[in-house]
Amino acid sequence: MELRHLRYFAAVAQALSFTRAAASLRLAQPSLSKQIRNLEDEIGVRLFDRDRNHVSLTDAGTVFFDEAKRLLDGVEDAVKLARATAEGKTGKLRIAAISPLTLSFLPASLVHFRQKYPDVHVSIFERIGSDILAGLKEGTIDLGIVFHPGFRKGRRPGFASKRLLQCPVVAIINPSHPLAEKQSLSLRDLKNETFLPIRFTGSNGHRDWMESLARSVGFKPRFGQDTETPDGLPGMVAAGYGVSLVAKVYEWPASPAYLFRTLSDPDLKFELHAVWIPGSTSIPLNNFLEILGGDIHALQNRE
Amino acid sequence: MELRHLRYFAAVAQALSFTRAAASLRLAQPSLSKQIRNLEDEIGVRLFDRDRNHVSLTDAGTVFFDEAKRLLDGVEDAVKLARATAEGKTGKLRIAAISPLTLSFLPASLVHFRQKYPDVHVSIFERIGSDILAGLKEGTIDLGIVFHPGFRKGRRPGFASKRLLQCPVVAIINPSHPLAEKQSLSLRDLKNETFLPIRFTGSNGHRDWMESLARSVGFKPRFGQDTETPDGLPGMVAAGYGVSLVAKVYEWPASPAYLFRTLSDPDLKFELHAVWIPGSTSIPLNNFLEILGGDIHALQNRE
DNA sequence: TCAGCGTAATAGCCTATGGCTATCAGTCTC
DNA sequence: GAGACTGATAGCCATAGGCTATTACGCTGA
Repeated sequence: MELRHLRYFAAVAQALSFTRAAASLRLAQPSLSKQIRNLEDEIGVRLFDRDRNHVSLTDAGTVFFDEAKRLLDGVEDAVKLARATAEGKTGKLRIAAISPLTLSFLPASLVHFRQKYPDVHVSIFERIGSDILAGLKEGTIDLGIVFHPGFRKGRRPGFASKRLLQCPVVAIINPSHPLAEKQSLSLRDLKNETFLPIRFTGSNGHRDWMESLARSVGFKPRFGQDTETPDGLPGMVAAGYGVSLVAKVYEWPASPAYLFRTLSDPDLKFELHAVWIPGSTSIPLNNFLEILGGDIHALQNRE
Repeated sequence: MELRHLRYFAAVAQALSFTRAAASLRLAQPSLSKQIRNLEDEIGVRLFDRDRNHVSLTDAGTVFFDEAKRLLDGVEDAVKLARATAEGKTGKLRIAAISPLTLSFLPASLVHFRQKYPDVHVSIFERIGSDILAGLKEGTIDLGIVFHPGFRKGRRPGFASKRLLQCPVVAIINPSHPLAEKQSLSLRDLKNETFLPIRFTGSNGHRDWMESLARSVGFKPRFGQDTETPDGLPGMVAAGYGVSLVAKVYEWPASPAYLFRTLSDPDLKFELHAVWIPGSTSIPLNNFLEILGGDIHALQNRE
């Protein structure tokens, strides 16, 4: 059996006439009769009652007509779906970020993407850095957002990346703290301080980031109370619980209750990178990267 | 596009190899390659990534594979359904009875039918006699159960019928009623009595039947209170509300509280007929009639 | 490193079959 | 009863689906 049989059958069942159905199919009537007969022979069921001058569906023909219509529609839908998927108009895009906070740099691109590809299902996960790279490799993630890709220096093969953002790191300190007097502040100067992490939606991203920064200049930081929301952080500092580090782009409005000091360490930068597998066949990913490329200039201006 | 394309595509997607898929399809590999290429050209979408030595599905191919499997299964199901319908193993049988009570003669046949054709959906309606005949004509009913088909004498054309049952009519009367003394009771003797109809599930069938019996011997009966269930009737008679008529097969167990008297009118019979359109193409109907034919002897023995 | 196997693609032939025209055999209508 | 419908039948033709032979390229292993 072929779709042709279903198409022809449906046309006859619709028109209840071989002649008219043949005309609508742009087919000669005998060809149609033959195909219908072949179909009936193959499934072993009479689908039409044809008394010399009139055609009607048998019971079996009636149920088969319903099925045939559904199947023919299904074929059309399948083709449409495949085409939409090929154009990236449908499908899925799985983004994993090292911290929900870093997503604050993506909304513009996500909005652009959603406007252009409204039927692509975008899901966002939070993972630690190594899990993101592993997820990319095993194909469970399409795009990762990480602080400093491990391959920055060694250019780890098998990944592609694009720097979304680079900006200085600033410390938030209490104005009454002795360090507030210092003109130039380096990270090592904070070596004996208590660091306050943001624990946004349960993520340890901020804490891990501060720890890796501290380790890069040779000390292991002591951590204090965490805050649930980013906006709680200045208050904690003002209350004297400790200091904290954030990217300069996160700076809160100035206030007498806390101070921002850009750290003087020359190599200390907050960086945000998009990572993916180069040559990935995911069309939504490639479409997203294209949009991201256009948006990056705007992001860079926030440095 | 033809089903062939879907079948071939599914085979390749399954095997992820043109060679093996071709083997499983008992087809030469180049033929398969050509068909897949035709399919891709027609829908305008690359379904496979083939680097020289390995085959994998594209995103579009993956979604199309899902659809293709569903469609191919659907085709099989459609054929099975059509075959089952043609054999009467599925489909529907719509029975309309003049009163729910009359169905008490059908259960045996219905049970036999259900055992043999468990997937046929049997629906039972209640209609007045003329509506049953009209329903049969317009094809909304497959089989009718009526008291005395209007065509009994004239042999109304366009209908076929079979007598399911013929039995005497009995009156239920109160033992203290003067008529209880009479040796032989005819329907006309009850001309001035109050008749108690059963109004089972809201049906007027019993009342209509008594009225037509009375009219056939020349009087218009007066009706009294109705009872909701058949079993309420003897109690009503015992309480002196009136008399009633039932088929002899309905006789309740004997009791000092009420009397059964077979009416002496020679032509007065309770009859139950099955009616249908001869030559109907409904396979379930024909199967049911066949079963009914076998069961009728058992029914006749109840006269 | 290169031979050998295994992959899919290409080229070109052949025939099975889907489609055609011409015709027939009935029905219904006027 | 003539004519205009209907669908079925017969038989021809050409498209295209299938075949074999071959090519082009990777991977594997001695």
